[in-house]
Amino acid sequence: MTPCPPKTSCLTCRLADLCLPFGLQINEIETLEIIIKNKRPLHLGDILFNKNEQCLGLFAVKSGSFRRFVINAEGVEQTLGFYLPGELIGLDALFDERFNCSVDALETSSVCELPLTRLNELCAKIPNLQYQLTRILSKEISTNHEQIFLLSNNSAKIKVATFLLMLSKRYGLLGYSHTHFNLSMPRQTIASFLGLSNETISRQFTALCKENIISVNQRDIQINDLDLLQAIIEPCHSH
Amino acid sequence: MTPCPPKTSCLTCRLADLCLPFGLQINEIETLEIIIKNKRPLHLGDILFNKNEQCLGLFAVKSGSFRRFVINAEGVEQTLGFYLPGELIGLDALFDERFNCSVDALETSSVCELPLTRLNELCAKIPNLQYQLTRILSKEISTNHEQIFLLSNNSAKIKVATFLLMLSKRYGLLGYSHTHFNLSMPRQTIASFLGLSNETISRQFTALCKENIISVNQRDIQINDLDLLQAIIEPCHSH
DNA sequence: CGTTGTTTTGACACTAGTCAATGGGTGTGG
DNA sequence: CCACACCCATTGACTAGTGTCAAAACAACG
Repeated sequence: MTPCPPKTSCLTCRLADLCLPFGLQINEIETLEIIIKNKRPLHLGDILFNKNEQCLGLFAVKSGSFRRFVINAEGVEQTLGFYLPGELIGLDALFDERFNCSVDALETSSVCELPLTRLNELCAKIPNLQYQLTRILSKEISTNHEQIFLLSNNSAKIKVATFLLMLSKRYGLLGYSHTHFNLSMPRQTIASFLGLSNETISRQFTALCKENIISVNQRDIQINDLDLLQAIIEPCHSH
Repeated sequence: MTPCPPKTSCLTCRLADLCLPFGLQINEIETLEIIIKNKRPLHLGDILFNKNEQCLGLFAVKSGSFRRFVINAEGVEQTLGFYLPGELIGLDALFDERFNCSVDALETSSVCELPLTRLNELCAKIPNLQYQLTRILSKEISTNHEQIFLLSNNSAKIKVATFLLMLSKRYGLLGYSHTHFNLSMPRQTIASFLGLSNETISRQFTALCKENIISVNQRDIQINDLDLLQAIIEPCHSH
């Protein structure tokens, strides 16, 4: 069995500026990290929580990646979003303290758990923490609006290009290469996320390769021409 | 010119329980309503704010209805959501105090404005208010997730049925009939919202009429069989 | 080295989009 | 009060883009 990981420290965590501690004083961060519960690492397919479970806390992604999904009446999984390191999971459950979606791990991953009651106590004491939580909630709404825009009215080509650019940007913010990364999910999951079939994802990847815009080797993605990729989504860009 | 409307009172507003005052003590509501600025009523097509404008405050819908949208590089409007009475507009702008979408009125409508600086001051003083704002933010994320689910993977028929059921539910919560209501937007706007063409909306309405599930007369919608409408979306329902 | 799951490719079907014409409702001006 | 114009909604004919199904290629794993 995996031993319980060592106690997390937000002070030394390189994700701190993307996560809840952003904007906090050192002594405030020290108070915050007291309430963080470490969880054993999860592996591919492990469920972090299921839809309709009671929400006892939020989760911050420490490493790896997660997938938000629901299962419909016919047993088909519908992927609704992805979580990368530094992002908070469970924000939609603060309303009634019940999870509205299921979340599982796309690879070996770890999270910090923030128990809700203690987080609420702390927010009352540390205005900066409350402020940062509000900002993160608002940012999540803004990100959702972008996703709604993407799904609303676009061709498969634009959806796939936007998906790649979204990952490029998010990996870039994490300090990784924004032109070379590994997909942590199968085609089927990308397809479900974009409202397409996995065959369409495959065909779009092939088409982008033939135009020399990207190179694909299984889950390994190399973006050869970021500008051309950007140009694909240009006509749908809002102002 | 329309005279400035009389000072709003949250204490007598029948929407208070759907809106920010929910869960507050009477004296807290009295403090809240001091900061509310009334705005002149807006009419069909009037812009509440434009994308990229600085966000100086949130808006609560008092009457009528609004539409969230963006305009793409080709000048085409993309509708992203609707706001009915009791709902808060601008929640996605708390992050960087800049609006990410434009909002206009679908009919003669009015809003209460909540200036951001004064709202923040008040949240710091009234924990219940902060708590309610957090709940509303979380609820908005949850609603967004439902919309993402709807757009992801569904047929025109399911989308249209879901749209009607969504309106039915929201009007019901407002105390109006949930089987008989007027659409405040043209087919084109519904189409854009659902990621369909206006012709498809028309055809789906016609099909539902032929099955006697609804009756449509211009913007007047009568739901004759709520169960059958619900049955249409059943196979895509998540659990 | 065989088994299994994933990805790719091809053939075909079907849903929804586009374009165009028609119909109906509303408002304005003669 | 009627005629006209305009906008919105509906309907039909056709098309294009994706989905579906099936088979083959490929990679990962035990």
